[in-house]
Amino acid sequence: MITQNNRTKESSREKVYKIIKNNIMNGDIPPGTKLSEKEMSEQLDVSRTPVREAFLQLNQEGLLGVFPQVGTIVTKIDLKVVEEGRFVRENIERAIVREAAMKLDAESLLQLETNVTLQEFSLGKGSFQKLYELDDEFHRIMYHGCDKYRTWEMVKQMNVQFDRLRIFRLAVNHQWDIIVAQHKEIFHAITNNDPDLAEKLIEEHLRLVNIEKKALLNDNPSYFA
Amino acid sequence: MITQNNRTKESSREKVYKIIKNNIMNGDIPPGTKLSEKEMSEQLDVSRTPVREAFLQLNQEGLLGVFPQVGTIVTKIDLKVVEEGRFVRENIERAIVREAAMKLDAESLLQLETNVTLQEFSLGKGSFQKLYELDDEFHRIMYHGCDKYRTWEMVKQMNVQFDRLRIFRLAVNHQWDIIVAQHKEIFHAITNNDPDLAEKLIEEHLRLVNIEKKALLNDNPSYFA
DNA sequence: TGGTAGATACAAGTATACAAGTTTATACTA
DNA sequence: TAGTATAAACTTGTATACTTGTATCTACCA
Repeated sequence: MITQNNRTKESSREKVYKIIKNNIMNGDIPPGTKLSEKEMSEQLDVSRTPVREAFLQLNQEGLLGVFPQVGTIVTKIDLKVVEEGRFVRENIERAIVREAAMKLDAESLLQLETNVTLQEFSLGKGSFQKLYELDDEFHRIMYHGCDKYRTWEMVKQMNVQFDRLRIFRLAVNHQWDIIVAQHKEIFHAITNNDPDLAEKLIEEHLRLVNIEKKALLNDNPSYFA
Repeated sequence: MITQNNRTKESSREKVYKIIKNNIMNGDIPPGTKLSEKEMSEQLDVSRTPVREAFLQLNQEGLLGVFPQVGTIVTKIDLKVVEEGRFVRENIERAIVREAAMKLDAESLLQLETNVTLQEFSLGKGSFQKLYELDDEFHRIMYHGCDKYRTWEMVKQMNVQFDRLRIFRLAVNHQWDIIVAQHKEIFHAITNNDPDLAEKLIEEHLRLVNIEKKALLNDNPSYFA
C-alpha cells in the first residue's frame, strides 16, 4: 500500500542552492559580489552547513569562486568559457538535430509543435521571460527525444556562463521574431526528415544567438573577467 | 615579496575525494559496495565533514548514489550513460582533430610526437598501465592545443563511466598495438594538415575502443545496472 | 509456528563549536 | 603626519553534537 507522498522532500541544501543560483543567473546578485556562508545562512534562516554545501556545488559549476580564509565571490563572466560552451553546443546540437530529423518519435514531434505555437503566441504578447523558457524547452525536447538526457544537462552546464548573458538580453529590445522563425524552420526540417537542412539551420541559429556578446560586454564591462 | 609556497595546500576534502575516486575507478571498491560517511571518516582519520563533502562531489559525478537515512552505494555502470559519453566524445573530438590539423602550434606537435614515441616504447615493454595514461595524454594534448581546456574536462567527466570499464581491460590481453598504430596515423594526419583524414581516423579510433563493451558486460554482469 | 509491535541500531541531514589564516582597523611610535 | 605593530573582526576548513527518518532485530501474542 503506497499512500505516502512520492515527491521526495526537498532538502535545505537544494532549496538554498536553487535560490542562490537563480539570484546569480538573473543578475540580482551581480558578478563580483562578495558572499559569506555565515551571512547567507542568517538571511535564509538555516545553518552554515547546507549553505556551505550549496556554495561548493555552485563553485564546481563555475558560478562562485571560493577562496579559503578569504571569502567567496560571484564569478565574473569569462568570454573564453562562453566560447568553449558555444563550441560544444554547436558540435553536439548539429548531431542531435540530424538524429532528430531521422527518427524523432510522434510524441516529441507533438511537443515541438506545441512549443512553437506557444512561442508565436508569447511573441505576440511580448512575454519575453516566457519566450526565454520556451526557447530552452524547444532545444531540450530535441535532446530528450533522442534519449540524450545527460548530454542536455552537460550542454546546459557548459553554457551556464552564456545563459547569464542571455538574461540581460531579456530587458533589451531583442530579435525574438527572427529566433522564433528559425525555430519554426528547424521544426519543419525535422518533420520533413531533412537532416542536412536541419543541421544547416541549427548552425545559423546558434550563431545568431551568439552575436550580441560584444554589445553586452560594452554595456556591462564590470561583469566580465 | 612572494616567498610563500605557491602550491595551494591540499584540503582534507580533496585528499579524501581523490582517494575514494581512485579506489572506485580502479575497481578496488567495486560497484554496488555500500559506504558510510562515519565508517569512511574513521578509516581515513578525518571527521565526517570532509568525507561528506567528497561524497557529495562523487554523487554529482555519478560515482556514488546517496540515499538519505538509508545509505550510500557505489553506482553500477549504466550502459546508457556510457553510450551518451561516447556520443559526446565522438562529435566533439571530430571537431577537435579538424581544428588541430588546421592550426596546431609547434609546441603541441612536439608533445604529440614525444607521446607517440613513448607509446611505442611502452608497447614494447608491455607497460599497459603506462599506455593507458599515455593514451589519455595523447587526446588531452590535442584539446589543450586547441585551447579547449574545459571541453576536455567535460569530455572526461562524461566518460567517467566508460573509463571505469577501461581499467578492467588493462588486465586482459588488449589490442594496444592497433591503438598505438592509430594514434600514430592520427598524428601524421595532423602534421600533414589533413583535417578530413584526421576526422576519419579519429572516428575509427573511438569506435574501436568502444568495441569490448559487451565482452566486459558478460565478464562482470554484477558491475552493471 | 507465524506475524506484528516495539525497541534499537544506524543512515544521512542539520546545527553548532572550534581551528587556522587573512584582512582591516586602531593605536602607538618615530 | 607617516608608518608600523598589534589586536580585533572577519573568512572558510574541520570536528562534533544533535535531529530525523529507515531498517532490522527481538520479544511477545494469537
